[in-house]
Amino acid sequence: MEIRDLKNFIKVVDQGSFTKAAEEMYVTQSSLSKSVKRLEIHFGSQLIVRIKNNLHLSDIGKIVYQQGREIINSVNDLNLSINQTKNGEYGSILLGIPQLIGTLFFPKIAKEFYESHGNIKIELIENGAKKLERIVTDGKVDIALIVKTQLTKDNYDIYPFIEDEFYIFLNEDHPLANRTEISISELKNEKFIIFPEEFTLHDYIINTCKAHGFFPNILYKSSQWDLILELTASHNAVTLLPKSIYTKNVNKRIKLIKIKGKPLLWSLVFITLKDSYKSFALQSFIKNIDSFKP
Amino acid sequence: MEIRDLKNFIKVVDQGSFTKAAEEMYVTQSSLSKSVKRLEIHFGSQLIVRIKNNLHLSDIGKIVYQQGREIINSVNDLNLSINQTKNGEYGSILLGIPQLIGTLFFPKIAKEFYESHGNIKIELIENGAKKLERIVTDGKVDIALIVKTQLTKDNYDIYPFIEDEFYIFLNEDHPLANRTEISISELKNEKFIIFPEEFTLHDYIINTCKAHGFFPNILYKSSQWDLILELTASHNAVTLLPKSIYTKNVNKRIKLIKIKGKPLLWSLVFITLKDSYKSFALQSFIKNIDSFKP
DNA sequence: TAAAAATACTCCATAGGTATTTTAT
DNA sequence: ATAAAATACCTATGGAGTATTTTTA
Repeated sequence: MEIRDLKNFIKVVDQGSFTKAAEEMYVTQSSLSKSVKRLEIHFGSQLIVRIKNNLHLSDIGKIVYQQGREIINSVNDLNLSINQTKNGEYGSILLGIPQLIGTLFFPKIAKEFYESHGNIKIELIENGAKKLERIVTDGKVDIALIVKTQLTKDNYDIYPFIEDEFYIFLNEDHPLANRTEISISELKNEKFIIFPEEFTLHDYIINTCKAHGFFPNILYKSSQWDLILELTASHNAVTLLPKSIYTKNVNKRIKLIKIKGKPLLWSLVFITLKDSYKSFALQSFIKNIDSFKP
Repeated sequence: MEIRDLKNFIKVVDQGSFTKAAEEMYVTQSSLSKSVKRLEIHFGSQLIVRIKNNLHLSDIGKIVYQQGREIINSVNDLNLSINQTKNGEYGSILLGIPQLIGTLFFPKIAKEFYESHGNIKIELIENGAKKLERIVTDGKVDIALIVKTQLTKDNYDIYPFIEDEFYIFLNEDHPLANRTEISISELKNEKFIIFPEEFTLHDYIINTCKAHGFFPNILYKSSQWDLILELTASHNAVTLLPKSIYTKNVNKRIKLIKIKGKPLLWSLVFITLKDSYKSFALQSFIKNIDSFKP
């Protein structure tokens, strides 16, 4: 059975006339006539009974009309739901974010997106960069925020988010605190506070130091960037962190100083699986990435 | 949108496989593939997402699947309702019956039909023969029980019900009570109890008498056949009534005597408008007319 | 390599349009 | 005579099948 035939039949009944219904449905009267006849054959019974010059419904016709209206309503509801979803009025997104980044940027992302798309639910999945990359590949997460250089494969659609730069963070009492620029190699004898091994930033800092000819002297490891800063301040140590963390920092004794030479870039990007289906909620999210920037 | 496509899509999702679904739907896998694609084009969005080797639903796909199931259920309900109606399990009939006949035969008709078709409602419309014929013609009543000779037109389908004969009813004390046959002309000087003018039987009896050369001496008129019989008994009068009324009579003093010569036939038939649509309930009724006979 | 899904291609059914006929007032 | 519905006829779309290719495990 073709839904269009049902709609046509109902319109004919409502109008009490094939000709009038034909106008409203933008088809010819002939087409409507056949549409109804098709339904009559389909249901194996006359639906419309012509007595005198007006149309009546047969017993079967009454049933088809009444229950047919219900069906058409359901079909309309379906189309409505689809349009709402397409317009970004409803939906949900599985967003993967590393712990560090989550605390830094997710509040803003959530707030901005909620204000424009209040009925799209964002489910947060916090995980390390490697696992995030894997679950994006598996389609278990729709989109993930990740440091671009940490990507191991290239089958992703990449949406740039934040282009940041590592700075040297240290206490205002630190001997190097008045410098405008410090080169990495000058940190050779400093005490470092860094993230634990499971964080990609851990390896990143160590490798950076190695590239400058020394292995950093690590005093403490912490998975909380604010604790890292506190430790840095209280122990007159140093740490390397993205510049944007400074805006969140509440410790007034901390200063940040530019790295001399080639800057260490920290490029945060959203990734989705390349060529994968993107839900309309996800499309809305992607369109709004710019507004999530700090 | 074609309902079949929706059914196919749902089957594919339920089976998690085009090939398996194709077997269950008795179509080729190719056909199912195109069926789903058709829906995807119709709704303007991918419905099924292939990640790894199993099928997932897209956001739109989920909506179409869930609400589509509802639609299919409604369609199935519709088909069920139609089949129940076709099987005579549900329905209603507008039955026209003259007052006199109603009291005589309707109880049996209603009882018999109820026993075999308990969910078909019979709505009774009591009226005179002329009006009954008219509302059958107008389609305001599905079927009517009527005396065949009273029909004025011939555009009816006629279903014979009872072939009865007029007898002379009189008191056992009446001088003619011991006769086996009485000719109409012998009633010339008798007192008659008959139906009032608005009943076709009124004219019928008068015309019969006229045809035998006299105008009947009418003592009383009553619209109740049992009252007619009581009056006939208590006033030593006579009346002409269909023989079958005798079986309903409780007055033991009443006798009925055959009419000499050509019998006066009383042929009750059901009529429907010729070539009109007959509801399935009506068809069931017509099929069962034989069982309604006394 | 094997199984599943998608696609190319063909055929035929049929939906819808135009024009005409039938029907009813 | 007029208006509405049904039908005859035509065309073109497109649905289903077969066979083949593509994809993925």
